[in-house]
Amino acid sequence: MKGQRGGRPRDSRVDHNILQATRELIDEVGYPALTVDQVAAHAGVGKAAIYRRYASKAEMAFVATMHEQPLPPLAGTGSLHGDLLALVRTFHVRMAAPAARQLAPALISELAVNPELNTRFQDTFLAAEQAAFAEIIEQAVARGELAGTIDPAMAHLLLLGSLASALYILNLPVDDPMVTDLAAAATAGITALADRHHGDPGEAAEPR
Amino acid sequence: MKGQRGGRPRDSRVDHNILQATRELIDEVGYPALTVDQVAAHAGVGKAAIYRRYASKAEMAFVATMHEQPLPPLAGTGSLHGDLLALVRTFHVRMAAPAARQLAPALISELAVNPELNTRFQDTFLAAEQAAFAEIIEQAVARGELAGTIDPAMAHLLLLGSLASALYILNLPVDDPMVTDLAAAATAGITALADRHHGDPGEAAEPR
Amino acid sequence: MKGQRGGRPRDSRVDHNILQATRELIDEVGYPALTVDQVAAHAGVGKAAIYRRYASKAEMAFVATMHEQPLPPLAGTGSLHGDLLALVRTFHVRMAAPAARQLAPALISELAVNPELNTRFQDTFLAAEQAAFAEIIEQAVARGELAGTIDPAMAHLLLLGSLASALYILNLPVDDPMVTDLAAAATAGITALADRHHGDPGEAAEPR
Amino acid sequence: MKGQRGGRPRDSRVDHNILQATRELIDEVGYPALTVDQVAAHAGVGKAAIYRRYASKAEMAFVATMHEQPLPPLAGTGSLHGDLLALVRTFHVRMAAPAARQLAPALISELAVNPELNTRFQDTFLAAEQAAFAEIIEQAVARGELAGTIDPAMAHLLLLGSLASALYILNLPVDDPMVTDLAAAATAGITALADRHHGDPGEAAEPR
DNA sequence: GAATAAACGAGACGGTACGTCGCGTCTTAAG
DNA sequence: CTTAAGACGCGACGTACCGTCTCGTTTATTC
Repeated sequence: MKGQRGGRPRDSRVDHNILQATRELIDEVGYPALTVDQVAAHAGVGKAAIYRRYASKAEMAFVATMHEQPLPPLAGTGSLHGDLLALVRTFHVRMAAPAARQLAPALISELAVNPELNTRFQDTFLAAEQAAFAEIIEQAVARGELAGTIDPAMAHLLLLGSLASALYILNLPVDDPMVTDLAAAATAGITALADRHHGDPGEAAEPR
Repeated sequence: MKGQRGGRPRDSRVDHNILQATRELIDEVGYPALTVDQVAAHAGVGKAAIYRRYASKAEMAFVATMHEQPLPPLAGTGSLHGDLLALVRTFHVRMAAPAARQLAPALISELAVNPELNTRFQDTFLAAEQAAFAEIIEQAVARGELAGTIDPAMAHLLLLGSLASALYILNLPVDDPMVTDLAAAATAGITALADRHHGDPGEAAEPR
Repeated sequence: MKGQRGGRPRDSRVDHNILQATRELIDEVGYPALTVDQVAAHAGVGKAAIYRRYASKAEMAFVATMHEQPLPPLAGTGSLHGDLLALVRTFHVRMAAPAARQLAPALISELAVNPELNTRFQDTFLAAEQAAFAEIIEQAVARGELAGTIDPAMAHLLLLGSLASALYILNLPVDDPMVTDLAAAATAGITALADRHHGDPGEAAEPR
Repeated sequence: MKGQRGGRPRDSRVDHNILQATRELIDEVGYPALTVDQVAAHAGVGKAAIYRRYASKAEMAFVATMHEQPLPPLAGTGSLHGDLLALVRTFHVRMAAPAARQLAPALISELAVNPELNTRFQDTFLAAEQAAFAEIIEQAVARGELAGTIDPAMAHLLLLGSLASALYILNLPVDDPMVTDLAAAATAGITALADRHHGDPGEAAEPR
């Protein structure tokens, strides 16, 4: 390994202080007004210590706010719709928090421009979310609720993609009835796709 | 009127050159690397001429790339699913174009921060899109395909929100089969919500 | 010329404020502790306005403190020694001032590294000083005090080079008796060189 | 002794490597562009090993390039002028070397700011130089060439101060004829001052 | 036609954050 | 206690871009 032969090791207090200061300042002033100098000063840390760890302000903020926030355990309500509703409610609380609403749009523009950060986002945050969908779908298949399986990424997209668009692109207020509707629509959509991929040829899904 | 008492009128060649240069430069270097000075130089125009027309770089880029691109006429395929599929295919072509993929993430972060631009975005671009959904839903209700009506904004969100997330947040490649799946899922979701709001208790076709 | 076709002209108040602020801050904190941000803030000016005018902090300080400070008229005492003594006393006052003692060493290290600045220094400041020596020598020759002429640059070096070394390299205190000695020695040296270049072969200047 | 109570003794190869690397790098990139990290890497040494020996980058460079270069034995030509000429020629070779021309200006600015280094410079390097002048003057007095004695520091200043100014402040090329002139002028100046301090009224060696 | 008034190209302006760099110090593990 | 490696706090640097502001000039409309 490279990091261990000689040399002063990274000080974990510095790691912690940087992330803590980042979180506090995002809460106080919002992401766009966040400056690296501010973070350094508030954390009692030099700017070099920050840039030694993160390639940009955006990566720092991403790690501070989104990375390794463990998902809560799944509800296990016994039905696909119940599971999805519980899941989307959990995410809604998280995604609609003021800090997230400020950070997400900026992060989105950064992901488009910063491949390393995008990879990191895909591999950690997103993968954890999709794993939750995979488990819910698996259970529904086992229960016989779904005729076939379905790509968890598609399920994730149908439910949380719509929610993310509403929150971060359209900047709409999202209340609980709306979340409920999203869960219902996603359940129907997932069911339809599971039927379809199972062999049903009806492209146009014509009734009857 | 304000624009009419004396003075030299705006030069329409300037309008055109600004927008043209903006489009070309976004294609070349992407929105984030776009600078107003660059646009001015490339258009053979002073910066003041730009700021006389647009309040910010983001508004300029928005107008140059998204505004007043008239929606094509609806397909009128005779079924809800057919109409939605035609619509999402049209949008997919537009939204997945390189210029759009570069601009959209930056625009998203700007909308979150710039209320005037957000209002403008909602009132023009978004309203036109939702009107298309309203018409499709209306026709489906008239045909008896839908048990009740449904908020066009929700329909828009289910179909295009998912697509936008895939393209602009997750930066995924999106191919036609995926678009087809999205249309199928949205059709099912819209149908379920229409049933639900009409009074029918069968949420996700739950037994009992 | 380039500076006049179109464009907002440089604001002379900005020029003045920058130089004024530079002078004040050098007096307050000394040159080494001077920062460009300080100057910008104190002058009510953006940093870009400074860097548009000067390539570096050192050039700014040079222009602010040394450039175009007109030489006082020559004394015209009627003798070479008297003229040189008057001249060196004038320079001593100027060169031993605290601001000069702080700036000069830093400027010296900058001149060695910055050819543009060196050229500017040679052509303006130094040339004016040497012109004064040229005139004094010319008058001495006219009076018959000197057997031949002598390069003013050499005369300048003999008198002010020694003084500059004492002040800026050796950091010695220099009092008036010492200045007087320098003038006496320079007078003798100039006289000897004038004899020598006039044809006298006595390399070793052996007495009589 | 302090260096003797237990522990690992200093490695003399480290001393040598540091100074050697410093000299090589100054030759390559010049003093201002020299960094301590560079020296450490090039010498295969930690930065701490450098700062345990020298208080600053400037002191390190000073020791590496100027310190303990023993003066060559004096020429003993039998005349004041001959001795001074031999001396200045020796110094000229040394002072005009590329490494010296690069280091000196930076050292000058450091001496002005760093009293410890200045003291060290005065007590070692400068004192040795002035001792040489003292001996030359003493011999000249003994030979009867000088009417009285003269402060060796003043003699040093007249000859080498001028030379240093030419080389390090004015950045002039200095050739042998110019060195010869400096020696002649210094001889005349020293002679005049010796007369003057001896009681002779002839200020500028007024013609007898 | 002369006067008015706004738009024009050019580019300087204040402000602000960025990311880099170097210094001199400190902290490891190894010897 | 010294070593090599390298992280640390600090703080200045020079760059970049934004959106505004002045110039002197051009171009319609209104008297």
